[in-house]
Amino acid sequence: MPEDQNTQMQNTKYKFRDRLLPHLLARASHSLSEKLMAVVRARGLTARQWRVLGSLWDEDSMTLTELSDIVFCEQSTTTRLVERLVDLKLLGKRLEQSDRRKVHIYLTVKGRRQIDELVKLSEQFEKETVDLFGINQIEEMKHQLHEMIEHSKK
Amino acid sequence: MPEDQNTQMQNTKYKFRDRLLPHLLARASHSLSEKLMAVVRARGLTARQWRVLGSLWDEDSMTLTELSDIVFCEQSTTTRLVERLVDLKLLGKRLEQSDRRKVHIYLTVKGRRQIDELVKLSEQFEKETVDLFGINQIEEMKHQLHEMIEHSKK
DNA sequence: ATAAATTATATGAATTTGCATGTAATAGAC
DNA sequence: GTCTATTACATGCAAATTCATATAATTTAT
Repeated sequence: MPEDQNTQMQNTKYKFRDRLLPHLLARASHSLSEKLMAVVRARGLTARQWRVLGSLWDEDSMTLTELSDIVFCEQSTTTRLVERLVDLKLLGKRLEQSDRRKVHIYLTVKGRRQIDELVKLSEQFEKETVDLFGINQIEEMKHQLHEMIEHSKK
Repeated sequence: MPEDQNTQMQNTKYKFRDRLLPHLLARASHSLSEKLMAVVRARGLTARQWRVLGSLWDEDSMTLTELSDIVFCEQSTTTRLVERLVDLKLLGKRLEQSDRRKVHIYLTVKGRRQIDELVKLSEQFEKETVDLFGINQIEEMKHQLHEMIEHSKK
């Protein structure tokens, strides 16, 4: 019988913190966004604010609940997060006419101008990653990630 | 000249929020850990507390700074986060003798007992993911993630 | 049509977090 | 050895976040 170090190679290669996918994915996300985040901070925005603003970049509008799902935080947090960005005139609110419970949030012209540079920068960093690992590997990884997300919904 | 929808397939396949790797990785991490997190919460622990405790599972000890790097938060936050867990007797502190600035944090017996079930559960969820996607795909993804992390350090 | 259940958002209060800064221990320059 | 710089951690305080709950609009059941 072979040594433990052989049979358990997969388990002992990395410590707990870097062996489990959730931790590893979070770390990779953090590492890849570090440079951009420095700029985001320098623009006076928090990571979550940027995530909300960026997510609205190519959407007409989103409801608070939809936004909460995207930023991974409590709906009550999103309420106040958005409130702040509306005060700053970066976001606008509009009630849905057919269901007046829903509040639709959208990027204002000012908001769009404000994050234009950040959007371009993030696309640029993305391109660097793609260039480094190759379009095929990245696309395959993205595909797998989407599958993981889809599967977890069940 | 072909239509935009053809030449820009890669760019229009997903919206901004799900096209960029950092967002996508974070979402996948969140999705995969959702079930475990429900249990973590039910045990009265926050995501960060669990991340700290779990990371110490197979380490003798770590310094505050090392822990900060793992939970992706300010060192001052880690100080208080650990402080709380020391109060709960889940963690212990020990000064490094050769350099008395450094505080080494370790899991107490009580702490180890407390998260034993969570560690097993997380390993089980990990196994489910591996079974679903295949060991080869998962190992390749982990390898790529580690490469991304390494490369970002520069 | 009305009452009950559900959905979407808001708010109060306690906790957590981050930023700026402070303090103590060590390392480095001279 | 002394002075300065650096490293590791702690703390004050304002802002952000969460949990529990409230409110309002809509849907469902009867």
